[in-house]
Amino acid sequence: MIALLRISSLTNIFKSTYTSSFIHNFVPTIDPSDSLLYFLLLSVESQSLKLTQQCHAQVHRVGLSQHPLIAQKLIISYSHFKHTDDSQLVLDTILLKSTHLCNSLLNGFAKNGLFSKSFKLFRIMSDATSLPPADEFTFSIIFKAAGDIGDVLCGKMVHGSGIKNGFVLDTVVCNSLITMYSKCGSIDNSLKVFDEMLHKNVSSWNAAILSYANLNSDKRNGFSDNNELWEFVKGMQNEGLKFDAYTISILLPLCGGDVKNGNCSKNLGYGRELHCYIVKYWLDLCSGSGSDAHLGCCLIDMYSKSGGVDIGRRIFDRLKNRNVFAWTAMINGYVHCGHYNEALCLLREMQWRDQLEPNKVSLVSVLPACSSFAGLTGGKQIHGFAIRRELSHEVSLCNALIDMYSKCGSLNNARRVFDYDCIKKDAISWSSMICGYGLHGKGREALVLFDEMLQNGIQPDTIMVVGFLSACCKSGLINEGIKIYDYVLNNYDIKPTLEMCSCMVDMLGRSGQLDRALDFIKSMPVEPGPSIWGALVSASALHENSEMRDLAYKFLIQMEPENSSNYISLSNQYAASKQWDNVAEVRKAMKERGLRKLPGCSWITIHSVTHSFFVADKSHPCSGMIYRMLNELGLSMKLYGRNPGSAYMMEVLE
DNA sequence: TTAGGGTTAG
Repeated sequence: MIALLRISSLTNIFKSTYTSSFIHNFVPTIDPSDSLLYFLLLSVESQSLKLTQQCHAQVHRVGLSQHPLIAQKLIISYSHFKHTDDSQLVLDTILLKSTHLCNSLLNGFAKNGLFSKSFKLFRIMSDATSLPPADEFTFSIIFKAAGDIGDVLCGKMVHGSGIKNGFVLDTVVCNSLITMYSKCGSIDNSLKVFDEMLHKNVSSWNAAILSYANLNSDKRNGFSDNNELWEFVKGMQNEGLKFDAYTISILLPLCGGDVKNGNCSKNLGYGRELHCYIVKYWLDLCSGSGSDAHLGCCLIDMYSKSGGVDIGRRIFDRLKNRNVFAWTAMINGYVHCGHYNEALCLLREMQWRDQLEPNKVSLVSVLPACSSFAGLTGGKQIHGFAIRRELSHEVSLCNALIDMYSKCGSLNNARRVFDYDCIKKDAISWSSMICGYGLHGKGREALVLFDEMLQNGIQPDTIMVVGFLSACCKSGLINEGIKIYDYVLNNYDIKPTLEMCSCMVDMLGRSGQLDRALDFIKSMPVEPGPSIWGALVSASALHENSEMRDLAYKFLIQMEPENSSNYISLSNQYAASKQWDNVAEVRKAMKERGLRKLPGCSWITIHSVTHSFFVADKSHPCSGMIYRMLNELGLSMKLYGRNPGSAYMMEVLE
C-alpha cells in the first residue's frame, strides 16, 4: 500500500512537469523501454534526480514496472542520488526478484555507506528463502563493504561464507578479497589469498602490490631500502603481464621523496623507469583510464616531492586534459618546494585559463603559501573564497585555516575557526589549535585544550604532544609538561620521538635544570640527534654553564661536522668570554674543513613589498632607524633582566 | 551487476 501511494505521488510529479518537456514527445516514437533506459542513463549523466523520478512515474504509467532491466537502472539511478529508500521501493515492487537486482540494491547501500543495510540484505540473500541466493557478484560487493568498514573479523566471516558457497575461485571475487584484507590491515591474509589464486590477472597483481606497499612502508616517506616490493613487482612482468595505468598509479607515489624534510627518495630511479614506461605506452595507458591527467598527477607529485618541481611543471604543461586534480597537484608541488608565489599564481590561473573551480584540496594545498609568503591578507582571501563556495565547514580546510591563522599571528581567528567553523573536529583540528598555542607560547591555553581534547576521547599522537610540550616550554610550565609527557607515554600507544625528547631537554634546560636535562638525554630511548644537543647548547649558554655548553658543543659538532653554524656560535661564545685562544682554535678547525658561514638572512613583507636583511646589512634605506630600534630593544631586554646575548648582538650591530 | 589508482591539513 505504501509503495502504491509513493508511486502515485511520483506519477503526479511526472504529470506536473512532463507535458511540455522533450521527453514526452520522444517516448512514443520508439520502444518505451528503450527510451526509458536512455533517459535513466541521461538522468545520472546530467545529475538530474527529477528526471529519474519522472522516468519512474512513466514506468508505471506504461506498465513496465516488472521490466528487469528498467528496474535495475532505476535502483542504480536512485542509489546514485543517495535515495536508497526509493531503490528499495523499486525492488519491493518486483514480483520475481533476481539475484542481479538484489546485487544492485546491495551495491547501492554499500556505495552510500549504509553498511548495516548491506549486511542485512546479504544475510537474507544468504538464507535464500525470501530472496534469491547470493552469487559471485554479491560476494565482490560484500567483500568491498567489509573492507570499507575495516573490521577484519567481519571480513573473515564473509570470507568463510564465500568459501562455503564456492565463490572464492572467481578472479574478481578474489581481487576484492585481497583488497578487503589489505584495508583491514591484515596484509598476511591478503597476500595469502593472492598466493592461492588460480587465475591471476593484472588487477590481482595491482591489489597485491598495493597490499605489499602497505606492508612495507609509509607511502608519504618513500620506501625503505629493501627491494622486496620491487622484486615482487618484477614477478608480475615475469608472468608476462603488462603494467596498466592502475599499476603505475600505485607505484609512482612510492617513488617520491620528501624534499621538504630534506629526504630524496631512494626509489626515484624506479620512478624514472616508470616515467619511461608511461612515455612508451602512453596511448594504451591513457585509453584505459580515459584521461592523461590521472597519471600526470602522479608524475607531478613524484617529481615535486623529489625536488624536481620543474620537471613536474613540464609534465603539467603538456597535459591535454588538465582537471582540478592536475592543477591541485601542481599547486601542491610548488608549495612543497617552497615556490609559494607560483602556487598562488596557479590558483588564479586555473580559474581563468581552464575555467576550473578550486576544490577543498586546492585551497588546503595553497594555504601554507599564505603562512609563509602571502601573509594574513592572502589567507583571509582564501578563507573568504571558501565561505562563498560553502566549503568553510570542511574539516581538512578548517584545520589548514587554523594552522594558517596561527602562523600568520592571528590566534583569535584560528580559535574562531576552531570553535565555530570546525563543526566535526578530528584529531588534527585539536592538534592544529594546540600547536598554534604552542607557537605563541600560550601554555595555559594549550593545557586547557589538551585536557578538553582527552575528555572528548581524542587519542593524542606524537605531533600534538610535541606542540603541547613546545607550548609548555615557551611558557615555563615545566612540571605540567613533564606530567603530560609521562602521562601520554604510560596511557597511550605513544613512543618517545626525537622531537618529543628535544622539547623535554629544551624545557628542562630553559628552566635551569641542566643536570636533569643531561640525565634525561642519557636515559632517553632514542639516539640523541643534533636537535637534542642544540637544545642543551642554548640552555647552557642561557644559564652561563660553560662546562655543560662545551660538552653539548662537542657532541653537536661530532654529529654535524660540516655545519658551519655550530662552529660560528661556539666561536662567538668563546669571544663573549674573551677566550681568544679557543676562538682561534675553532676558526682553524673551520678553515681546515673548508667551511664558510653563509650569511643569515631574514625578511619581512610590508604592503606587498618584501624587505630582506643579511647579518650586519646596512644597505636598506632605513638602516639607521632600524639599528637604532635594535639598540633600544637590546637595552629594554637588559632592563627586564634578559640578556640578548652579547656575542649575537655584536654580530648584528657590527 | 562485482574488485583496484589521482591532489590535502597538525
